[in-house]
Amino acid sequence: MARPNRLYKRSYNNALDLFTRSSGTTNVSLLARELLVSRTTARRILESMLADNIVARDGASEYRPARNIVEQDYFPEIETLTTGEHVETGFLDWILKRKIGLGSNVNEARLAIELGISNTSVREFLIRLSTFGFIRKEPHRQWVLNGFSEQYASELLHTRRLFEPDGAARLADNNDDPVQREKLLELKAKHIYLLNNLGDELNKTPSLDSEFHYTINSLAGNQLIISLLNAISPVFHYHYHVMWDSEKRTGMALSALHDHVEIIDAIINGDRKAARKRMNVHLRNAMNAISKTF
Amino acid sequence: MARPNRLYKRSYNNALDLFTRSSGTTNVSLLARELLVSRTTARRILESMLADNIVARDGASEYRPARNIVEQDYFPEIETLTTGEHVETGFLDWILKRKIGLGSNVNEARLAIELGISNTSVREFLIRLSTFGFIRKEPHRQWVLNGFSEQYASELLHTRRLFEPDGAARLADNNDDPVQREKLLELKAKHIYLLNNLGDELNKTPSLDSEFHYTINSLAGNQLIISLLNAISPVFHYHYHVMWDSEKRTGMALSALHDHVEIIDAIINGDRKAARKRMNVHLRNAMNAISKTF
DNA sequence: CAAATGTTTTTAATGCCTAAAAAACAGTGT
DNA sequence: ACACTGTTTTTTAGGCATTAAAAACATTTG
Repeated sequence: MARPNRLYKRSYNNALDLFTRSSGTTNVSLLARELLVSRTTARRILESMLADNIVARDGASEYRPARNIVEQDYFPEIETLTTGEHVETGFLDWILKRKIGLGSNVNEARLAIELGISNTSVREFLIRLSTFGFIRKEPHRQWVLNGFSEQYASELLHTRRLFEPDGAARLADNNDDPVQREKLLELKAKHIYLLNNLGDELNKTPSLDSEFHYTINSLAGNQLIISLLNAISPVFHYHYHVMWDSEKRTGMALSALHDHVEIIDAIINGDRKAARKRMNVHLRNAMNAISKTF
Repeated sequence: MARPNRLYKRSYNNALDLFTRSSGTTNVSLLARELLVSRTTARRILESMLADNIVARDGASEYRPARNIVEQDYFPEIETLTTGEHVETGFLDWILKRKIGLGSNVNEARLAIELGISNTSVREFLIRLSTFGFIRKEPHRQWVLNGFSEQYASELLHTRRLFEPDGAARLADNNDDPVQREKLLELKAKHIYLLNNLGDELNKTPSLDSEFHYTINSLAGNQLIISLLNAISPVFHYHYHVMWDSEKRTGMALSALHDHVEIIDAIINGDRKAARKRMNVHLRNAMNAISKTF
């Protein structure tokens, strides 16, 4: 009937994490600041934790952890996703599972029911996807899954090659910035981890790929490219899943991740030339890979 | 309360136009085909026209015009716009009239009330605009008007310079295609007309500008650029109105329109080199003009 | 049998409403 | 003056309901 309290649930889980890590006391305002939510939400969290004996009151307005936190205290993750996140992953699973091919119709209401999300949210999502023609509709007619032509993919990669190598070079020049360095090291660590666990977690490659490019572009201030990549990211995921069989996928993931690590290293070492060049090569590889899928 | 019947009203008006032009008889199916709507809608139109004595029944299912059509028979145009069109123009007027500056908050509900449109529609529109950062929001927080940074504008124009001059050159190579030729001549005629009537119709420049670039890119198959331009078109209109005072505006319009005509001529004459070069210069001019507005 | 109409079913557009969450306001204690 | 809490008001998120319009189906008519 009404709006679900997803933020409350997600923040409740986050608060549990906080209490697990540190055992100091807190109060409503402090918690609100830590969780980046309003006091209204922070108060609800502390009140219900008090009822569940997770925290106890300490004087007038201080709260302290009262018992060990167990798995069951957490809300299930699915209840904490925004509808946006939910519909994005759900939609791709849906078209993949049902093998909805290019050119098929997509029914708003049915999709909403299957994903357990209201039709309004589904609609907003489809509208966003339609900006770039992945899906298209005429007024009063159904949505049609359009895919993404080779021409389109190549234009997109051309554009990226115009900006990203340059961005990487600029970051290399700026390699003494500590914030930037921190972020890049963190990013590199994620890559190393994934490379060591590629067998189990191959399917995390696309999102790490997005994260890599997002980070680079965001540090370099390439706003347009970020918008493009955001708008299109579900489409990439789609291509990744549909078009590539598992064997090729491993190979591509490996080489992409290695490219990323090399680029990060070049930036950290302040080698602008290498950074530019490796990014350029990386995008060219991507271009070749994609053009093979058409 | 419920969904408004805008399509019906628009189609009703279109049907009136049809009857004004030709006085033959028609029937539900034929009218549906002519208006590109379903028979359901066509039938509603003929039924209500019958009630208003605009048409009369001729035998079992033929309808013929029964009286002269007057101005009052038409539905007011505003009732025939889709909410999308309505909100797009309305929103820009709104921020311009109220002089909502960059960085101000935009209130969804209030905007909806002032435009006389439901909040859902307003939200969808804002989401679309936010794809490219014209307006931005954090979850659960207000919308903030972002405008459009210089960096962003320059990235956009860089991208266009990568594709549009090339597209123009390709069209020049293809200058014996009759369909293309036809379209370009039509486009040129519109430019000539506007150049001769710039005093009265200066404000038509932005939409002719859009049309010019849309036509070129569409003939050249530059899908990505078209998507970008579509997504951003309200932003351009905004800039045009806010940033330029009337005097400069005339100068800029003049030079832009002249550029366009030159490009069209080069294409029609099959002069690929000139087409490429002039498009390049045109976009460079645009870049300079825009960077002055920041 | 082709092309229309009439009827029924399905789907989309979009207004509206309610609870969640934020923001504003007002104290209160230190 | 500050940093907190409690309360009230405003705003957003998003589910839902209702009608417009399309599509499917069935029937009639020339």
